[in-house]
Amino acid sequence: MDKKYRYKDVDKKIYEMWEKKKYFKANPNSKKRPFCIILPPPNANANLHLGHAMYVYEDIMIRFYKLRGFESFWLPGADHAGFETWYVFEKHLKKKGKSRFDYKREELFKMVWEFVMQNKNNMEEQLKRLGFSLDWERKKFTLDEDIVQIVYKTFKKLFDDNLVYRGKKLVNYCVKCGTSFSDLEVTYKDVKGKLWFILYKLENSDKGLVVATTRPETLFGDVAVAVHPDDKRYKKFIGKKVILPFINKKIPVIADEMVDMKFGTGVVKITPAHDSNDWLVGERHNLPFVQVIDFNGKLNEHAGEFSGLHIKKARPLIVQRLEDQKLLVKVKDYEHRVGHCYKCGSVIEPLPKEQWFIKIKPLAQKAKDAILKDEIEIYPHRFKKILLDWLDKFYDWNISRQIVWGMQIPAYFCKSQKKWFVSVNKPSKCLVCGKDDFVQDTDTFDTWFSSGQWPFATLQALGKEFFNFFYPTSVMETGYDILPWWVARMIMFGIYITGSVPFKNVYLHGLVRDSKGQKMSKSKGNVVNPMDVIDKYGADALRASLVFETAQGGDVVFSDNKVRSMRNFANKIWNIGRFIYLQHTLTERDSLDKDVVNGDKHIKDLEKESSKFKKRYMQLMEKYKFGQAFDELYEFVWHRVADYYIEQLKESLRSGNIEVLERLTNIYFELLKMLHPFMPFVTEAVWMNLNKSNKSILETTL
RNA sequence: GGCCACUUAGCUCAGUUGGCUAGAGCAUUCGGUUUACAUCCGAAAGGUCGGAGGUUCAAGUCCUCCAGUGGCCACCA
Repeated sequence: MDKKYRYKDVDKKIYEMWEKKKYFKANPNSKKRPFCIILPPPNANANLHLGHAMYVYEDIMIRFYKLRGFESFWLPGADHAGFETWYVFEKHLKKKGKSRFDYKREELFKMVWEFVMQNKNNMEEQLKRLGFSLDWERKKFTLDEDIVQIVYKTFKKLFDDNLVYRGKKLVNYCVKCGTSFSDLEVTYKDVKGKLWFILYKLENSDKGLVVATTRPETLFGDVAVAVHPDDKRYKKFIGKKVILPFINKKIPVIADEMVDMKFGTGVVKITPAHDSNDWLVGERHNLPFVQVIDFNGKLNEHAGEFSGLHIKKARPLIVQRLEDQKLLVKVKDYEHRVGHCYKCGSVIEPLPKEQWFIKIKPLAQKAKDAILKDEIEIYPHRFKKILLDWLDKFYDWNISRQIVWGMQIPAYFCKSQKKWFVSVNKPSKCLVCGKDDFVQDTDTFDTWFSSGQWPFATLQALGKEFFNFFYPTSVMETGYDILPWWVARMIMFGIYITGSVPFKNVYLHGLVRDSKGQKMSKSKGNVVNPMDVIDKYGADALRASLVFETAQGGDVVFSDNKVRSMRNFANKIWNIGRFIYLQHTLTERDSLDKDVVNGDKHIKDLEKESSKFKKRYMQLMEKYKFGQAFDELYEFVWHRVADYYIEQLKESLRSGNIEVLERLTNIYFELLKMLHPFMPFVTEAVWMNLNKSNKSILETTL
């Protein structure tokens, strides 16, 4: 055995050996108890980052339960990541001086497909370098035909059950990205803006009502002004009409309780087409809605002389003209929160658009019931409440996206009857009128609509025996940041389609931060490429550094220093093995009386302490306290076993006490098994060196 | 504004249903060693357990209040 562990020479060979011997290949007909994790499918549009390396927690569980005699199954996959990928792809197009408008839909789709396949292969190789014991023969991609079929079936069922509907509502629209989003994709930011006080004159009068607004450019879409019914200042104006500046349109003064008498002037302009609160007021008062901003962010024909102007340019002009006409009464600095596109950062426009919406409430209720009945355990426990809060806050979910990349929605419009129908397979004739005068919706699904079905979709796609044996899966392990996007939706869809929760446990890991506790981001320049770390210190060191000194679900403090000390630990493990190995090869021994050096006593103490420690380790592992289990393992292996016991036993070993050596070897094997989930390569390497049977550590049990 | 979590040694964390002088690793300082060891080993130092009050024979641990940190959500023209 070498003096040190040469990971660069052996890790790859070890992984290939594991794969060749099919240790990661799950058997759905096994007599063992199942243990299944579905890998959160990484986006197939970029290389892995440290966040992906956090899936090491899944590998720890998969390997641990495998050693415990379970039939472990870790299913790999990749996500087409609809809009995320689309965004990256459009940037690439832009670099080449092209845009999406230069291609036909089919061409675009094909181009993205090729782009994604390349990245997907790359990503899979990287997951292997991390040592992840994924069952590659069972990998799935969200755009695999069988997966798409299952997702389409879900949509059809939702449609038939009246849980999805086509509706024209205000949607979150990003005019730059050219698509609508769900409520979750909008991030609110504090914006320093202005509050403009504008005079709306009464009919045949120079006097009028002053409205306060942050968005003067929407005034063309005003259909009323509202005051509070109890507001004494304005009671007499209710029912009268005021005149919109520029276009001289008469709109009524109405009374509505949503108006806050204390805010601004107590008079609100009502623009149902561009504000969600106003939309509600419009519905209550049966007002028309007038869209004045189009999907390119420009004012349309309702804006009179300003039509065709982008709203950003129009606003100052409009304010100026109001001032000219002495209709601008006052301007006040005002800080408020404005929704922005989570991806490009543009201001999100609420625009009226016909889209597909899922009625969330009935689905969310069942998810809540399941969680309250503890059908799903969540680690750390504090996220249980957060998840329940989320389920309460979900409103109808807009799943239509105006992009090409993704699953085209299997909804068709009958032109003659003006009616929508849904069909899983492309229909040859209209299911409404029987003719062929129909078109498919050009929109695609929100990515989360398909990934929300991932646990049952993958297992169903693999076949009945997989679904029956492994569903519900054992653990869903993912970052806490996608709790509402993904976890909540998987629970809802899982219950809706299969009647059962999709997983029995949820383990949420934290964020990887740098040594100063800062989030890693490109702009801060503190991003670490996991592959570089592996090159430098080995995969085991990287893996261990993401677990060591980390509380359950806590953020990981990542530093070069920590990886280095984990590399040293790997070497320590190796060298204990080397020491034992050398003792076994020792041919000449002194003939010291073993009783003189207390070998028997020390080895007995060590055995006692080891079995006590193993119990402790098991408890921690079963309670999902992986960081702590590893911390204590580190301390025990290094500072108790190596520093203390082996030092005590040295004389006895040198004297030729074979029994002590055998007993020490057995204890070391136990330690290797406990270490293996965390540091699979070095433990396997040393195991193969020491174990004469030449069998993998994966063939043993813990 | 609402909700949640956290606050124990310089750093990262343990501390089980309240019970003997509060623990570990890393970092620090000192000493030793060339050993199985990309060095390693030993020792030391380091905490009024965020603050205040309460329950109790006994509180880092339970309760109340306060402060600070972090997170999530909402939001009003």
